[in-house]
Amino acid sequence: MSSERPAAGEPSEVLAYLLKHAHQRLMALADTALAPHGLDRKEFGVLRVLAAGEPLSQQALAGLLGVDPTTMVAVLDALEDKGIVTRRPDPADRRRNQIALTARGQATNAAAEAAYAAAEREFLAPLAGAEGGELRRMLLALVAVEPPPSKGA
Amino acid sequence: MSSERPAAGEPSEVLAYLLKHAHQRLMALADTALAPHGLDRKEFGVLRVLAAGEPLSQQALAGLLGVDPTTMVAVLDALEDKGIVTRRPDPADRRRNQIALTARGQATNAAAEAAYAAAEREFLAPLAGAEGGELRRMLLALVAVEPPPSKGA
DNA sequence: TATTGTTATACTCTATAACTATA
DNA sequence: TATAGTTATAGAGTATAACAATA
Repeated sequence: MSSERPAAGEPSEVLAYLLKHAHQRLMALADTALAPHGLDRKEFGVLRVLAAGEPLSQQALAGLLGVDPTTMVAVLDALEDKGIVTRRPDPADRRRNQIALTARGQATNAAAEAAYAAAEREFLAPLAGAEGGELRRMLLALVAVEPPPSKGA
Repeated sequence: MSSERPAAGEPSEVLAYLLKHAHQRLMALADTALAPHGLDRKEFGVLRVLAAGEPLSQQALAGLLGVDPTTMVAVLDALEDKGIVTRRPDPADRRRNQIALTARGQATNAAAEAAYAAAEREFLAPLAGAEGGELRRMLLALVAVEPPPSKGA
C-alpha cells in the first residue's frame, strides 16, 4: 500500500506536528460529541470545573483553565443565556461574581461528561488497552513542568 | 504548597487540555530554538521537507504539511526573501513553481534541524528514557487514523 | 474548462487597554 | 490605590473567493 510513508523529511517525524494533529483530531471528536448538548469545548471546560466543587469567581475560573479573564466573560454570557450557570455578586466582595451551576447545568454537565468521555475513547481506540493511560500520564508529566500561574485563586 | 492536584474537576484530567498545553509548550521551545536561525515553525516545516527530497510545487508542499495553499504563498515569500528557497517555473508545467533549497537553505536547515531536535529533547526531558519514543509512536497511531488528503502529490 | 499561484477579504480566536464599580 | 468584571479594539492565524496565467 502506497499510503505508508516512512520517507525521511516526513512532517510526522516532527513531534510538534504530531501533537498538533492529534489535538485537532480530538477537538473535532469532542466538538461532535458536545454539540448535541449545546456546548462547545470551552463551555464544557468551565462546566466540569464548576460541577466538581464550589462556585468560583470569573478570574478563578480563568486561572484554572488557563484562559484570559476577558475570554471568560463571553463564555459565561453564553452559559448564562442557556440557563446553565448563574452570576451572583459575592456577598463577601461585591466586585466578584460567584459563578454557580443551575440544576439544569448539573444535568447538562453529566450528559456532556459522558459524551466527552466517549469521544476520548474513540480517539484512543487505535491504541492498545493500557496505552491510553500511559499517554495521559506522559502528557501530564510534560505539561506539569511549569504549574499554571494560579492567581487570586 | 501542594503542587500535586488529584482533585476531581481538574482540567488536566481532560485529554484535550493536556494535548493542547503539551503542544503549546513544545511550540514555545521550538520557537526559541529556531529564532536564532531566522525561522519560524512553519518555515522550518517547509525547509525540512524540501531538504529531504526533490523540489516540490507549492501545492504539493501545502498538501504534505496540511496547510492551505494560500498560506504557503506567504511562507515561501518569506523564505525567498531570506535567500533560503528559490521559485522557478516548472519546465514541464509552467503553471507550477518548483520550490528548491538554495545552498544557504541547506545549511540553514541543517542548523535548524539540530536546534529543533534539542528543543524536542528538552521537551521530553521529564519522561524516562524510552518513553519519548513510545509517545511518538502512540501519537503517530492516533494521527494516522485518517491519512492526510494528498492532493496532486 | 480545469489547475497553479496570487491577491484581497473575512472569519476565528485570543490578548491588550481603557472604563466602572467596588474595596 | 488596587482589583473584578466589562467593553472595545487590535493582533495572530487561517480559510474563502475572485483573478491571471497556463494547460
